[in-house]
Amino acid sequence: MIDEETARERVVSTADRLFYAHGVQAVGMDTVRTESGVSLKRIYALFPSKDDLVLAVLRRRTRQWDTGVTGAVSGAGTPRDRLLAVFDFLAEWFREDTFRGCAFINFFGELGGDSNRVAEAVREQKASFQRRVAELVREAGGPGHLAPQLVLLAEGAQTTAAISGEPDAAAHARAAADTLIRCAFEGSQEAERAL
Amino acid sequence: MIDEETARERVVSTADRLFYAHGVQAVGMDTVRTESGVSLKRIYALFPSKDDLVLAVLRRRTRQWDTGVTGAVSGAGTPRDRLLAVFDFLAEWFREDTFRGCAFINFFGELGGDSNRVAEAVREQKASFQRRVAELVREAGGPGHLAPQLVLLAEGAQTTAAISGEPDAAAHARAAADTLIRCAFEGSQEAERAL
DNA sequence: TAGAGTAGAGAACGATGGTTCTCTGCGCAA
DNA sequence: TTGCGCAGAGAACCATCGTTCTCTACTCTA
Repeated sequence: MIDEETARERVVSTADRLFYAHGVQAVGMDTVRTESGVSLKRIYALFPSKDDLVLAVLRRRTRQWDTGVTGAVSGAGTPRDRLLAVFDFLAEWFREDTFRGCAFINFFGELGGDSNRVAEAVREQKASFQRRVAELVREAGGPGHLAPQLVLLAEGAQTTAAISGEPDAAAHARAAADTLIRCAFEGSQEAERAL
Repeated sequence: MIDEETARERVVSTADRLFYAHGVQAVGMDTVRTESGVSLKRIYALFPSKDDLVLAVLRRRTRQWDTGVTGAVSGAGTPRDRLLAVFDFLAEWFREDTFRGCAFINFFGELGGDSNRVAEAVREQKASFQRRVAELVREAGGPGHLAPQLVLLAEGAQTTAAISGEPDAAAHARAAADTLIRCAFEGSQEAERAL
């Protein structure tokens, strides 16, 4: 018999793969059971309802996203490169052949209208990413309005890459981000000179 | 007995409202029937399957989007204002209290993994918007790389506004677009001077 | 070895899905 | 008026959903 943590991880990773590929409602719990190899009884002992499983998937994705961004950012040198590294991280992700957009956006569109728990989890993840980018902008000494603009580019790149199927949306977003960053710093330097 | 076109319009507009608010799979055909007042027999005579109804909803949204963009753009003066007008159009849309993101993105996330027809319809709408923006950029004399960047901002604004619930994503997108446009034109003027 | 307890497989259950069918009733031609 | 045809309401149908239950079999202790 397998360990509880192992069973939990198997169920969540299986559910993640299936929900992300086909949508949540298109995947039955029976399929999760078959593909994870964990019995329904065990699954329901770990996750009281499908909704809880969906939330567990979102929590897992949040952790993965955070460590991914951290890794990408930490590899970059200058503060401005650290901002651009976020878009390199996106580019890498978009090239995975299982890529099908941002799971948070997809789940929100499918379930957010009726499930407050899902909507709230998605909102929190997006807000957390926004805070992360704002912090990177602050560290680079950029103006406050830059962060939400860069976030829009990242979000747009995710949906565009998903729908078009072409990963070069990340390159467009990176180029646009580069322009915005450059202009923002010119602007703030001008502001400094004006003082 | 009501006209065929009237019945069709009633069914599609009802399905649009319900699918958009709750997601496609969360809404049964029986609810569409109840809320539209058109019998199931009639609905299935007009739309052979739920999938066809979903496609009809997408076609309707495509028409509305196109006329909306056309209206917004035609009200603006200079070619560069015409580009920015797209973001004013978004701002207006985001303030509607039924706003819940881009239906194409939502439907793609929910159904695009399994339904090629839906995925293709969404892809085509996004490609059409991209062509539209590219044409506006061309008319304004901007460089070719500007259009996909502006599109990313528009897409990002839609999902961000939907998830955060705050319509000011449109303002951020507009400001970023303004910066990108200004930089692009400075760049192309420099290029012209260099000739 | 005997027995208690637990895990797994999957049948069972009630609800609901998309889709079809039946039955009722109304309008209309002869 | 009579019979025909079609529209509408919703019951019916089968599959599948999320969830629970049962039964078998195995493990571990005394």
